Amino acid sequence: MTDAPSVRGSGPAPTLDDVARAAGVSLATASRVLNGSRRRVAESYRQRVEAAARGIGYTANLSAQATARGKASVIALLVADIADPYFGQIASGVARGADESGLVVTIAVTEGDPERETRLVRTLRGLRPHGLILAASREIDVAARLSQELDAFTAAGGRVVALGAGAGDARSVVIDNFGGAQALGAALSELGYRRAVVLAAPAGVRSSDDRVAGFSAGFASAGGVVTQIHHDGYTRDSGYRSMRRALAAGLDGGTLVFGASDMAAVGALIALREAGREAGSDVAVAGFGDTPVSRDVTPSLTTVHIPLDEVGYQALRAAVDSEWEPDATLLSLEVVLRDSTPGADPVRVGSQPAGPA
Amino acid sequence: MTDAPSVRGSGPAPTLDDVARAAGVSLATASRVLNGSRRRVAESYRQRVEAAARGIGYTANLSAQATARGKASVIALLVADIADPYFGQIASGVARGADESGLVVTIAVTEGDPERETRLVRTLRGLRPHGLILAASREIDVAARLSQELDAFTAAGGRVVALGAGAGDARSVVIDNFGGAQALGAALSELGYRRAVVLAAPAGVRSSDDRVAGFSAGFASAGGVVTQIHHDGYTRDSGYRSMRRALAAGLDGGTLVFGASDMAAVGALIALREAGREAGSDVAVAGFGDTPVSRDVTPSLTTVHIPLDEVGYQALRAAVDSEWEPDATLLSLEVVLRDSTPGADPVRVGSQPAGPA
DNA sequence: TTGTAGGCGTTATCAA
DNA sequence: TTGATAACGCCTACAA
Repeated sequence: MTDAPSVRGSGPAPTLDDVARAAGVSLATASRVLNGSRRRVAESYRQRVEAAARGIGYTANLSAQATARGKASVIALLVADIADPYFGQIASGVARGADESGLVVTIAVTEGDPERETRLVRTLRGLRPHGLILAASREIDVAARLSQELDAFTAAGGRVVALGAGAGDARSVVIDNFGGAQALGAALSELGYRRAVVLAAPAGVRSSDDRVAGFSAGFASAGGVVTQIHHDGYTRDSGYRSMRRALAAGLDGGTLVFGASDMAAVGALIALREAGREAGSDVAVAGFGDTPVSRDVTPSLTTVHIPLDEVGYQALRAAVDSEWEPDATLLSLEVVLRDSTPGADPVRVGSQPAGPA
Repeated sequence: MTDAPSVRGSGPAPTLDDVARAAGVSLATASRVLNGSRRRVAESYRQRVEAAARGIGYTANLSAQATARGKASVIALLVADIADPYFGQIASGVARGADESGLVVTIAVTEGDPERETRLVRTLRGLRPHGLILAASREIDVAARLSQELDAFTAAGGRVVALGAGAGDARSVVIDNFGGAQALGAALSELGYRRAVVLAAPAGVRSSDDRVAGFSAGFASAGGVVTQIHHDGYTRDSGYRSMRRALAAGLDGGTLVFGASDMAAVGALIALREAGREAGSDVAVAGFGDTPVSRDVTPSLTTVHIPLDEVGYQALRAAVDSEWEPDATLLSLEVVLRDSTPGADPVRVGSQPAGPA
């Protein structure tokens, strides 16, 4: 009776052994009711154990569980920059899914540095996590040394999920940039726009190329035509620069400006305002991404919503589910019509081709 | 020779035992060179072990280390919403500091639900992390059941860091809302503004009260006077509403509008534009927070920069450092002058009272 | 300096 | 159904 665990919250964390002793059962039994799989313990024992656990404030030692099981209840998430809402939203979806599955999320920040990324994967691998979700960059690129680490991880029974495009035998979750842009183009041409200028990232940037191609296709569907394409970047500054060039090249009233990213569209907004052109009436503007700024800007920006939260959630499912359908992971996007492209009341249009209407 | 670990990346993760065998040394020696504290191993052995480890692709099993040591190399971070850039920036600072200290960051999302928060702390406690950083809400409020968990954690040797205000014996990192707002008020009154309208959150919200008081004090320092205070909220909608009320009450040209949050200031901007008042010339506007939107809006917003990344970093330090100076944790803020308050070139002014100038 | 062996908190196998 | 007991992978006195 001397070394019985005392009141809750006094000394070192109580162990399963403490619980077993307090409940007057064996370690094994305590383990079974508290963590073990299916119920195979007499109800009376079960209750005694649960009461004891509650009484002394027992919390399972996850590390010990992990060593014993050979696998930790952890999902490792690699992002380039967690302060960036882009990755933040993804992380949010991952966290939501992880919680559902009783997993804990461990996060590492690569800062866009491949060396660092490799080192971090190495470290995270040490956690023996269930899965490893790579969201380290917006444009996928798996270096050789990194893929070695990843192979080692999968070989050891871990699961790798890559966002954006598959890397080796990794599962992946991708966004339908083409389809989303296509839906946007179609919606706007149906709104009556006939000429468009596109502000894109440099050719070769996969997502940008897809968006440009999708938009062009959709815009053409109802008779629209793209008159200029400027390749510069996804940032506000690049959008600003491209817009200036477009203005210099001559821009008719009623033209639509499509920025392949929201920030580029915001830059265009600024350049237009400086040039004395009225965005939203004289010239229409649309972006891509539906980032928070698209709501805050004046006029509010028509754009394409990317369900980043869902991307994260699906990534987690891909990391956890044993059966997994690759089809479900081409996430469709949604058009969001706002004030910057007048012509109809604000609405949301599905990313499926809008059909005749 | 039959069960020697083969080439890298084939089977289950290699163990320290594998390394020791491959290097022809004892488990203990391998442990010492790979993980153990200070160098006490012969150079030749050290090299053999390191070569072997590299050769078979060994990665320390963090869980096993944690069970053996009784403490995991983990920092647990609790946030309300990781998709919110506010928490994202904090998380970023935490991650940076953690990496410096060889720690891994495990994150949990409370969604602002106290029940959930308590449950998550319980789970995270099971990791036996070095420290637990609570950034679960913007306004601190530690419920009873939660604080019980926290006490248990500290009793077991963990360290709790609360952001915003101390909870029990927890260390804490706080932001100098008063000082930052004071510096802003002083800078703007020195720019020549004489009348100000304040758009604040409801009285009782600590940060808002501090900002209002600080601003009033600073603004008065050079002869400015606050003519109206509207209490509503931190959101854009509340800022919009408050601004409408202020306009209805009558607003002289040359007046300064201080939104106690950037979003409130953005709402004010919109209300002003709708009312045909020219923000940035007829009426000046300032916000608080220096969130990304403050740059993207037109005119760009004068505001007070909150170093959230630094908040996270300091929180990590508080969780890790054994000696710790409470003084260092009142983080000072920085005034950022932009186009919405014309009168000088854009500059940054330190948060220290500006002194005679 | 190196190795042996016991222990960390759990899980899981196998008798009882 | 229960309870000893051997792993799990690593750390660390203690001994050599």
